[in-house]
Amino acid sequence: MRDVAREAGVSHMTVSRVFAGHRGVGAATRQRVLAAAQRLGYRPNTVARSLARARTHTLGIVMSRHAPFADALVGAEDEAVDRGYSFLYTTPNLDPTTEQRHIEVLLERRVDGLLIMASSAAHTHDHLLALHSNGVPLVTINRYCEEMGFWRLFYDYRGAARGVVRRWLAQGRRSVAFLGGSPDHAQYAVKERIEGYREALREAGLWLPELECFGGTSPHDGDVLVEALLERCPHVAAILVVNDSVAAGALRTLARLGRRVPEDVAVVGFDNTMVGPCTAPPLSSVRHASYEAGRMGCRLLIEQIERNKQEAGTLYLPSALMVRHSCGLSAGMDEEGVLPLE
Amino acid sequence: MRDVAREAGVSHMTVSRVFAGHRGVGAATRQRVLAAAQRLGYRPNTVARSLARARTHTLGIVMSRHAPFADALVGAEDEAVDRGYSFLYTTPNLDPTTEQRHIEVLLERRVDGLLIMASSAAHTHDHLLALHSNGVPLVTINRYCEEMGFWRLFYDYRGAARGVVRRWLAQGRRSVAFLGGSPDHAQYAVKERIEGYREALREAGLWLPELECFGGTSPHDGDVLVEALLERCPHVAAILVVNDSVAAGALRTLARLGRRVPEDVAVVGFDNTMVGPCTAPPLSSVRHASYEAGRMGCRLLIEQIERNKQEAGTLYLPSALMVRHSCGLSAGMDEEGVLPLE
DNA sequence: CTGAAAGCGCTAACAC
DNA sequence: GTGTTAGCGCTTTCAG
Repeated sequence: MRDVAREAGVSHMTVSRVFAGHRGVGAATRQRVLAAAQRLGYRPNTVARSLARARTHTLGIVMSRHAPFADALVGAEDEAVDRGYSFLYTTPNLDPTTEQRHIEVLLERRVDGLLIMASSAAHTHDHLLALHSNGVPLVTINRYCEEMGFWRLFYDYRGAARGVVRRWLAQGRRSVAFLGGSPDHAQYAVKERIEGYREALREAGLWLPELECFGGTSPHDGDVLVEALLERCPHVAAILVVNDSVAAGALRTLARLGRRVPEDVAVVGFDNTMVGPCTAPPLSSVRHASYEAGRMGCRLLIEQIERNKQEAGTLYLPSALMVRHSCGLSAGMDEEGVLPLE
Repeated sequence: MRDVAREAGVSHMTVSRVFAGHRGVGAATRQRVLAAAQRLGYRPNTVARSLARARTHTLGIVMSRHAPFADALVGAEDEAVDRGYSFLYTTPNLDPTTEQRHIEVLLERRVDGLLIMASSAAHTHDHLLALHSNGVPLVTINRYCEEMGFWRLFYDYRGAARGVVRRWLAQGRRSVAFLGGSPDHAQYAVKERIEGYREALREAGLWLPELECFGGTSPHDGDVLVEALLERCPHVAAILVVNDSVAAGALRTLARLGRRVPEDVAVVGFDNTMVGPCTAPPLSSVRHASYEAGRMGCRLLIEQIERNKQEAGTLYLPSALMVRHSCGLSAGMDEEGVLPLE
């Protein structure tokens, strides 16, 4: 910087002002500085700036090593870049100790805030509370912890499940089953899907234990479970499945057993993965607002950092149904086959 | 830090040495310092350290927004953490201008080196050469550029395709087709797969133009293409498919047309996505060494930074076949169904 | 609109 | 073993 100053015949302060975007530098001077910088191949040193300003314009992003967050990450980055932030990225394994250590590293690097995208597995949250109490700006996405004073965003798994089931019921499919997962599954995401399913059936007075067919989360589990389900409930009219993999297994077995989808039985999966278009018939699936979640989470975090906002709350981001052939639903969807839920 | 020094009754230098892990501090003093730090909730400031040392221990990681790199990212992080590095993460869109701007940001933040995980789409590479000439340590993964003096890692798409086809030929399947993609597809990955396929057929003298059935990359393309293929070559004995999605489409259409897989015709896809276990029959797929690529890329980068190594080269990381039911291959696989290729 | 002085929190180099 | 001094490259504050 001093070199640039000398080259341009000004003091280093003027150079500083030019690169900090401060107005209050003559246009001519500014040009000379820029030219000199260009000639010297000068690149401002963000590290020094961070030290002087005690603000790094860096966000720490902590993400579980779980695929469904890929889009959220992209959303977060888009927002961060727009606002002039970068981020330090880390994917600890899920045990709390590791997570804490990784966060510690981020704090030593003086990130301005933390965006935590958790898998929904069980966690300890005490250290998050501690961070928040210490004034570290913090936003979580899909972290199933209590309201503790920072923003929490969630995918609305429960509302989505409820929405799909309600639509089937409205269509006259009265026998709606749930396939895969289990109410005591470690992933809260799974529990929420089951809860939403139950709510919709109960409010219609149609809930029956034999309609719930719990088990694993793999395609092969889908094969096995759906066969068991058909034995118990031969007239099942629709099946909400815990995820796309299990749904794919169910579909192939339904085909083998001669059931027509969606005429005899409708099927919907979760997470709108690449499996959807691959099945026969193509599988409808619940798509979460992941990109938006990342983007919004990042935005709330930055606002908190910059305006020192203290307010916080909880946001449920609405999911939608990606309609393909398997669900037998189509009323209300847009040209791209997206059907809003709830 | 000065507070800690005062609290412990030593100079700030001693504190510095303790936290820098320098030996040459009395055990007793060290304890006092650590205790004082604990009491004060002191956390070393990496930003200041970076400024003083002119080394940030931060790597810039530039990744295309393409799924197949998720594992590579995890691998890179594992290596980075083991070596005491963090990383600044950025996913530019693919146009060269954006990429350059994102890299510029990383450089202003004084990353010690750059790990570039590219999608295999066409790129301009001039700016990479410029960076390398300016002494920026640099490693690329799947970036299809010339050898220009830095380490390049690649998934061995070509060798994998060749390997699968050779095995089929050895098994007596003489009519082996390729489905999907196209030799002039923007993604070099696609071209390489086709090249490998051709090499294996040509070396056996069995290459025939009608066996190549190019087109898109979606499941529906698979439906259409495989039907066309069967018309042209009713006796095709095996099909290498450009990716899992197209393969899934092909499988469902083969079933509809009454072909038995793998008895009549064997099928293999690429990328070992979650689609594999979902099809009927389950789809065998080529799995790339993505975790290893990330890990190794990161390692080479750090070595270059720390030992200032100048040597560089090109590494092709061997892929493997994840054997499921569709490929009709099993000789040589391990207990987990992994069959090394080449 | 521009410049001079002081300092962000740490480390390197040398002295004790 | 430990302390002293100077400085990393920038910004903030205040003076002109």
